[in-house]
Amino acid sequence: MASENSSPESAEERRTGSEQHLQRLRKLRELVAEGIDPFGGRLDGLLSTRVAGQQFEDWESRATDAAAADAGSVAEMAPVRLAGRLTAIRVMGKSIFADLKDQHGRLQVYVRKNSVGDDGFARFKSFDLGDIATCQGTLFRTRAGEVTLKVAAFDLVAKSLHPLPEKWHGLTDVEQRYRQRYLDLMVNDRVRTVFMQRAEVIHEIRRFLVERGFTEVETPMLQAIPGGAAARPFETFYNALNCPMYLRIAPELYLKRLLVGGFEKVFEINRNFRNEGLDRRHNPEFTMIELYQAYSDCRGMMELLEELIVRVARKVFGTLHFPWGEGGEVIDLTPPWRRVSYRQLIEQRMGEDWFGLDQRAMAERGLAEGLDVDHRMECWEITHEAYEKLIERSLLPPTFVIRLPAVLVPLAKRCADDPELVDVFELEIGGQEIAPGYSELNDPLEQRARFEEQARRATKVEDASGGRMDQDFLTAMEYGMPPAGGAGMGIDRLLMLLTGMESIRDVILFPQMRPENR
RNA sequence: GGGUUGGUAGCUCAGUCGGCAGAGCAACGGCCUUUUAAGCCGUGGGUCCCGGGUUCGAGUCCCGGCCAACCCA
Repeated sequence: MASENSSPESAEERRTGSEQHLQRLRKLRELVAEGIDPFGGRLDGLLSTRVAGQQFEDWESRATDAAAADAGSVAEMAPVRLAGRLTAIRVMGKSIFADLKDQHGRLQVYVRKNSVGDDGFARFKSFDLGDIATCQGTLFRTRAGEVTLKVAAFDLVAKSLHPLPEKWHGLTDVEQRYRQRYLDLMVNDRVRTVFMQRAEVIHEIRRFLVERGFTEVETPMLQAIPGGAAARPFETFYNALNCPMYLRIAPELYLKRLLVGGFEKVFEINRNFRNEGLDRRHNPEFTMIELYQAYSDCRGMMELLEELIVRVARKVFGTLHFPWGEGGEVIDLTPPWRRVSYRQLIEQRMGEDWFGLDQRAMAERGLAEGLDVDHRMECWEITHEAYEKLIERSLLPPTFVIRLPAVLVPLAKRCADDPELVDVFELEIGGQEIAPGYSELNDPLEQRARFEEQARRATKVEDASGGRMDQDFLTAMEYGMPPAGGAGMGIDRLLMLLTGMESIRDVILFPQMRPENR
């Protein structure tokens, strides 16, 4: 880059029409000309604004205690050094107040002309909003009562070449917030909090499972046969092997191979990819946890998940009550959670005689309820449509819906007392499916039959994922897989619930956007 | 995929019936040594999302397109 310095301004200046960008570029050149590095290096001995504020308050209370006890004066508080972005600058003649913001908070700094000298004062005055600076000095409390750093020395650490979004309204343009998330994070504190909570939630999930003897593993995201769910995969091509590959839609079939291999409690937290639409609830790549426990079952998974979510909510959010929706409703996660069968929910909503109806009568009742059903749909399809459109959304408090029809869930054990049903659950919270769980099928012969059945249906409805059977997975099962409980949970959905965000894009740092064609 | 709404200064937004492109913040210059959405005086800043059309004249009306949000499928 240095070799291109013959006329750096003209190249840069042609790239933009913004007056303020040009002004800042000019300032940058002036700094360089004065021998100041506008993009400095490592800083040692930094305190965060939060810790600095706490230390001052501790010191202050010791000082007042000492004064009250007339025990002499407390030694002056040692100078501290901070670094962060300047988010507000208030020049008042021969003194300047500025806000310095770092990851954990904000602290006001106070620069006086007769503490930093004429040159220093002019240098600070030339700072722009958005510049990153380091300040050193002692803390005091202003007349207005705000803990403030009285600056003795300071430095520019990184020059910012663009003006910051407006200080009062922040950045509200949704599109720009997602496309330039760094700006969103810079100016919208709530956004930063949500993503810090996201990190804590994932951390707590890991801790919880590791404490219970689970092993975290990583399985392929690049798969030759995408399995473990019904969804359209993203396709790609692996040149070295000269064959098509797919981004995984689920890790399930690999995690089960690990059960065969002798891992007894495994989990994986990572991305799945589904080549489907994009809306408030769906991002094509999303974070999922899947966990499997040998010799457990669906009920074991319910207990585990309930404990897990309650623990995460308490640890990260300090409550089990979460506001939900516009209507002022609150979701209460206090255990134990309701368990109710699919059949029972349907009968409550659609009529006690529902499962006695023939296909035609079901379709008619469905139409009367405003469902989009027709006379070609099979009974189970109409029933499930009713479940999804009429029932699921009303399940606000945590609810384990159990004993689902086998047609809906091809990879689970059947209920001992009813071969039409499978021993699984779907955990619904806030009207959304948060986590399914299973008594995993471990009979390789039945597994093969179900795959074949699924493949037949898939070719009918043009579902790419069901089209090919994973023979190696079946071979693995033929070596013997212990009976097991398994569950999966959409981390993004869980976070929407816990943070009150109504769009999945507000819990994913860089949600998928259509590229802008420039 | 369909419908609705939106895209104007760096940001947040006005812009009436088609008649010189506006405000607040931010920026620039001046005053101001405990301010905090600091204040006061002054100044500059526009591909009105893109492309066509109608018109003497288009940010505004019409057609097509791009991007986004919301609703529906």
